Amino acid sequence: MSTTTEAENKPAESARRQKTRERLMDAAFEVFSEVGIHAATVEMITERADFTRGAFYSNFDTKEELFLALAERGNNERLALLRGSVANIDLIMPTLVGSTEGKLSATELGPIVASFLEQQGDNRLWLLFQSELRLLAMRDSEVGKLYLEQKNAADKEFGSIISAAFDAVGLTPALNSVELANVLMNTYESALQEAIMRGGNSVQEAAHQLFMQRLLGLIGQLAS
Amino acid sequence: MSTTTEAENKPAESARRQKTRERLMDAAFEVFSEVGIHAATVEMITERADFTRGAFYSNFDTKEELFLALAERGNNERLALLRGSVANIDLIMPTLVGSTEGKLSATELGPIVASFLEQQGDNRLWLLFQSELRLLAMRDSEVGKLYLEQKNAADKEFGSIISAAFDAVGLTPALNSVELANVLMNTYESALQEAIMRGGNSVQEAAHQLFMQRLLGLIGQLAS
DNA sequence: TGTATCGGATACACCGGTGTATCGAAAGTT
DNA sequence: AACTTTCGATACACCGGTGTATCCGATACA
Repeated sequence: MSTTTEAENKPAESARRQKTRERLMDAAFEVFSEVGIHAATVEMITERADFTRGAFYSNFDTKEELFLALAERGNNERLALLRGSVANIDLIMPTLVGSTEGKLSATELGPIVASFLEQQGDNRLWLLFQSELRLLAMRDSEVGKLYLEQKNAADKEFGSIISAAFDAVGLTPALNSVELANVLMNTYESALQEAIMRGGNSVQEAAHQLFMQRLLGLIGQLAS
Repeated sequence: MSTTTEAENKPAESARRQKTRERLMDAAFEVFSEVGIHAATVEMITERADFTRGAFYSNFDTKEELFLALAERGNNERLALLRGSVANIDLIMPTLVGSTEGKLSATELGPIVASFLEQQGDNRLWLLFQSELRLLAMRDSEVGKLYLEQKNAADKEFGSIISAAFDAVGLTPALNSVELANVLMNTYESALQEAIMRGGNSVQEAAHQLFMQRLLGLIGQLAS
């Protein structure tokens, strides 16, 4: 009766089913990112996953449900990544910083911050998806609540990482860590946006360039 | 034959037609903002403007065309507003600052910055529309190019205003004005976003609170 | 290996939105 | 005031996407 019992007795959901769900979600993430929730059709999704619409309706009730499931999954992955890096932080930090002993100038902090913000797989698709989600969150208060919770968690996590990084480098940020995280995230997103719009082959690199340029200006000011 | 001739002979476009175009655009702005480009139907728009679909197809070819026309109009209005304030800047500045003589602390700068960012009509609808446009701009390189041009112009305009404001208060920002404008815009938008998601009756005020709170932290760091 | 169940494919009826072709009324012209 | 033109309303044919009802093959289990 209880969910735990059920999860133990049966394989929760036949491995097969779980696999197709996974494939559908992967496909959906791409499609949603590329064309948006509304323009996306169930068929586009199933087609990309090499299924027919039958598979979809067997696994999900509505497109929106799938979208939300995706939002949650994405957030979890993202959080896990951050948590992973916070675990390795003293491993990463010396590597990036290493050579120079003693206090480090703001210049060395840039790459560290960037490395955390750029660690997702395809940032381009991710930003598109995220933007779509945000829009939905602004229009639907239910989704809005969810979004804010997720964002808050992410900001806190990222904030603590960044604080640690500042610390390791001998700088002390003046803003509290969550707001600091916010500012940095915003500048990164805005750089990525611009890079996407400019087009060209390597969006990732272009975004990196833009971001670093702005970041270095900021960092000098964000800490003392 | 030439457009100027045509514009002089006929009233360019019968005043009547122009009026319905205007009404359609006003309605479209609301609808697009509320439900997004894709979810918006031609009928929703015409209905809100008290027309039938006939009117629409007589004035525009596609929904997208209308959307882009709207984007341009919005940007122009916004620029005009900014230009207007830059004209009045020495009129506004003393009013806001007035009382205290000599150098002003960062605290006094907050309301000034805020006043410029909050001068649009309905910021809520505006942000929604803007987000929609941005998304489109990331997906369609044509639109992207246009968007970047507009944004650049706006940033420059806003940047010069802000620089002047910092100046008037006796602070000198360390970032160049365009990047400064960017950071401030981003923080404002992010505050507005959050306020929208939180819901409640007065989104504008909530956004203002959030923004000021973050802004004050920032300003101290953005200038010396 | 035979049988039951599960999961995805296929087929179909339905609906909402689009765009066009036609019409009629109001505004402009002489 | 007749007549012409312009503009928006109405009607219709069409299409794409949805969701459901049914079917069939694969997988699991005895």
